[in-house]
Amino acid sequence: MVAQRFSLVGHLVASLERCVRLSEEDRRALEQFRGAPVREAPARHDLASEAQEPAVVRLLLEGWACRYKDLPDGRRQIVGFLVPGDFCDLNVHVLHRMDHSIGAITPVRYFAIPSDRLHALTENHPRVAQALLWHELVTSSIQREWLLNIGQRSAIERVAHLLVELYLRLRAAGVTADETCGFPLTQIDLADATGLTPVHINRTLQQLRRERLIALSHRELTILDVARLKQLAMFDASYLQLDSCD
Amino acid sequence: MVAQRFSLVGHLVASLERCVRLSEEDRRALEQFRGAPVREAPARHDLASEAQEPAVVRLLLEGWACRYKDLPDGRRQIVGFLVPGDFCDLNVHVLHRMDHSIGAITPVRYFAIPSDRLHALTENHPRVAQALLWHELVTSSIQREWLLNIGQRSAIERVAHLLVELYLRLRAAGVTADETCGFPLTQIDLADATGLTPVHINRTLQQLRRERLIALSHRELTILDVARLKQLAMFDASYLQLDSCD
DNA sequence: CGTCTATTTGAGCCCCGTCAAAGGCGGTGG
DNA sequence: CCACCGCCTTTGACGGGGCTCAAATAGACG
Repeated sequence: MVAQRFSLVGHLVASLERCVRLSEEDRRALEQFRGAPVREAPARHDLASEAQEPAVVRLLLEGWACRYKDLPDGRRQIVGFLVPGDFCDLNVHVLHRMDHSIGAITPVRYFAIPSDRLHALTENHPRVAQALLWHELVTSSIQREWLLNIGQRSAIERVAHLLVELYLRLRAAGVTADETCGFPLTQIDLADATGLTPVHINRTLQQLRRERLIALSHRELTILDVARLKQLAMFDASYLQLDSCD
Repeated sequence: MVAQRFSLVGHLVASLERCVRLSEEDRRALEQFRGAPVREAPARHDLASEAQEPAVVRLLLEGWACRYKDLPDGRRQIVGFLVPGDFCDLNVHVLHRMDHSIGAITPVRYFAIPSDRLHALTENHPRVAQALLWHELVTSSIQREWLLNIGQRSAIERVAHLLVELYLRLRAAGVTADETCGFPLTQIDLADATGLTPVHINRTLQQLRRERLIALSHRELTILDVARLKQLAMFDASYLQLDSCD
């Protein structure tokens, strides 16, 4: 039990250290979050962030979630996916309005860190603040690439690009085996993320299968030819900042 | 001359105070940037940010610019517009790679603040740090709305939404008169920003004119019916965070 | 007044959306 | 173990919103 709690802070440290190396003292300070709870949410439910007791910063431990925005008439756009190791709501202390929702794709487990205490800690631990800012900036960079993706690429390029991005992020999170990874998104999710219709997503996936670029079934994705898929998508990984540590 | 320099720091303070009120001491510390230069760039030129001598944070003083990303084959997506009072490159110190370019739409004048000194200042002035973070988060929020816009809205809704956003931002920047504002974007710019073709932008603008929602000619835009235009675009201004000061 | 760029217009077509129905797959309960 | 149910995936036919190609017109600037 204690061991498990300890490993949760370990998750936190690991996520923060994706960009900066923390000092021993930073790590000791983060130990105060040992007692923070691990929460769960079922698939397809919102991680309601509004009007919730003391605001928390969530660190996703298991499962997939997404950020999304709705239009009054029901149209929905997924504006980002969240995989294990990603933070939600880093902005909750600065921006008062939540401009989007966060929904669980699969059942999720997340570490709920009181955001006031986390932000208080950053006052004396600038490297922690920088790590949190870095995560926010990477999210922003991914959003820009999505704008390019949805605005300019064709359907097949768009889907290919999204699949490569998710595969690389999952690989960085350490949850892939060879070129295969769990892939819980439905074709409806892919449609909402790419601005296409589910029907057209279906035909596009079949085209990618026919060309032996991917295998996707039973919630499992295999990239059969990374190089060709990247080429088709005109994929340039630099926006993911996957190796930018200093 | 000195008076002019002083007013430049005034611009900086004003932009920072769009979200938090700075202390007298914060303002005094910002006085160190009095000597920072005002730079100019001609229309349609990049504000090249890479490989440039000491990195700077730019505060746009006059003119319009845009963030954009290119595809190898020449397709271009504008991922955001910058109007007077906006910062460019706040992330330059955290993310080492620049994942996008910044181009001047009109001739621009900007205040070039040495980013190392600005970031050093934030160590002792958390409210300045928070103000910079706030600007970055608003940019991110706008990007999410653009994803919704491009991914889900029809051509006419998309253009209407963009026009309302720009009008409101310009009004907040204090550069509108009644419902009219200078509007230097070409139809090609609008196309690159919305993911449509210039030809279709043209037809869409004509439709908006025909319905007496806007007047647009000679680089001047008038919103003839804000309420109906917002309704058409399903516009909800909260993502702009225009009145969120604490 | 000439040149260059931006805007406008027209005709044709294609990518992707829409509508509808069938088929597969996992879960649940009898 | 099977039957049923709900959701997801797949397939087909058709239609349309927006793209392409091409050319004419209008403004801006020297």
